[in-house]
Amino acid sequence: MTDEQWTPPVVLLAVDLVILTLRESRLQILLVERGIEPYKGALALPGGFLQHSEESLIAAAHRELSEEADIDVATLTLEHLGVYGDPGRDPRGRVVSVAYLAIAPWLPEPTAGTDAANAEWQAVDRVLSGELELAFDHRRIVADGVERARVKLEHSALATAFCGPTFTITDLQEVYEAVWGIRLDPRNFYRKVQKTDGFIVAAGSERKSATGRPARLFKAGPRKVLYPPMVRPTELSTQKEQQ
Amino acid sequence: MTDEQWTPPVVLLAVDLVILTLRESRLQILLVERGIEPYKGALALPGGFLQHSEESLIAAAHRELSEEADIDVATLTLEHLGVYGDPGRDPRGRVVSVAYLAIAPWLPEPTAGTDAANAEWQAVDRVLSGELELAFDHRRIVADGVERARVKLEHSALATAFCGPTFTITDLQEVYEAVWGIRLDPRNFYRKVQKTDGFIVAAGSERKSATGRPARLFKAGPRKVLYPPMVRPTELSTQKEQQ
DNA sequence: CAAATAGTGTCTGTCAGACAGTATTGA
DNA sequence: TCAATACTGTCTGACAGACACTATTTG
Repeated sequence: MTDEQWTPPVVLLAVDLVILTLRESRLQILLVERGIEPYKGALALPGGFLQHSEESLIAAAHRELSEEADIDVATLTLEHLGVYGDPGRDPRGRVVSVAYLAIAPWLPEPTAGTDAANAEWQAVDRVLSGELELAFDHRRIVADGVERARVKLEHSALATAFCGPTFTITDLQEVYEAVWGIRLDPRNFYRKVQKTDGFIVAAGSERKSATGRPARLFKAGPRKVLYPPMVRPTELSTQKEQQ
Repeated sequence: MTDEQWTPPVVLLAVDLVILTLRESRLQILLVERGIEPYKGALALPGGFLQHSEESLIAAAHRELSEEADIDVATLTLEHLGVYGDPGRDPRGRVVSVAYLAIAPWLPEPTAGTDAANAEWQAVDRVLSGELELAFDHRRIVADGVERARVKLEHSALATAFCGPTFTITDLQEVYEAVWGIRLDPRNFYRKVQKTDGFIVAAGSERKSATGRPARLFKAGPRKVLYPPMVRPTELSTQKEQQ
């Protein structure tokens, strides 16, 4: 805190949303086509400025989500992801953006005739690889969000949030495979997930597949923090050194 | 984004700093006594407003750190901790605060005759227990920072940052015990830390204690991300008795 | 010698990876 | 019957917790 004569700098506060879902066994992200400058016509994360002084950050995030993507807010849990506030990241001035992450089992196609008409799902791979260009520093935000999701999958029951209300163990395995980007042994996965107490509970019925033995259905259990965690095999070979 | 006539709300952007260190085998945090209203005279985290529009958040954090605590910035690594921006958290208006976390091996007493004269170290326990009252929502920020430090201790070589340039394995164990708030078996800790490749390397000399066999000295190894991680014992990991 | 701290060896239970084998369906 | 998917049993190696034991110092 400095002296009384000093006046604070003008800062614009925005929220950006990383909305992930699983479609066609691939991790996908919700993007919008920008309708105004800067970066008009480019793809970007849903988001926007805080609307008024009394609006909380999370409320702004929820508002943008329903405005731009026509998504039922109640079904999603938004989690703080990070702050992106470097000077120069936005040509309109000093914009500090707070990013939120949400993960959902299933989300509808963008609805024509609404603000969300220009929203679309894209495979996360295409963003991370650079095949799709994003406005501002949004690619970096996406990368942070995906890494967060991968870590959360290990230590929380998040994976069930990607599934519907009931699911088979194979469904759940496909979530891990899609988010982690690797293949898992179905037999070992089956045992592991069954013995992680409170992770999933039997739903009592079965689902027939096109061919083969019907699979038992499960639903999400009460446990939100997994012990022991689901370990991501890629860590075994990771020799990265970073701070 | 809304129409062109709309003007963005005024938001004040601040940084707050959670500076942790180990003193007398206890986890301690740097606090300052506020010199101005609101909460004049109360204890608070070091921090303050962004000074001008072109100042980056991390630069503001570094500036506050040197102004308020007279700490050499180069020795510390600041890490983004979170954003605290609820309306009403500051009576002066809408203040959004970005919190940073730093962890240091050893830090000097606050220097008299500087801006840092009213800075002081306090045991984290006393803050978390509510014995010490903090201004604003700073107790919550401290809790988040301590939990972050505990998790980082598991997966990174952070613990060596709490020690001096060389240390014994018992020194390192005391770091884990202080931050995690639990006791560890010294024999198992010894083996575990030795076989985590790249975590610590022998420094070649020994340190005599008041009594007992001298201990070998080590220094931080090249590895920053630990595999396998140091696992924090959980109440859930208690050994099951025979059925 | 005792007391104290440093460091080693080893048993045991748990668990992940590998993979052979069994169960149940539709065609 | 076969093909496909769902599930079970079991071996093995790695590792954490427990703890007896040895090593080296001061007093």
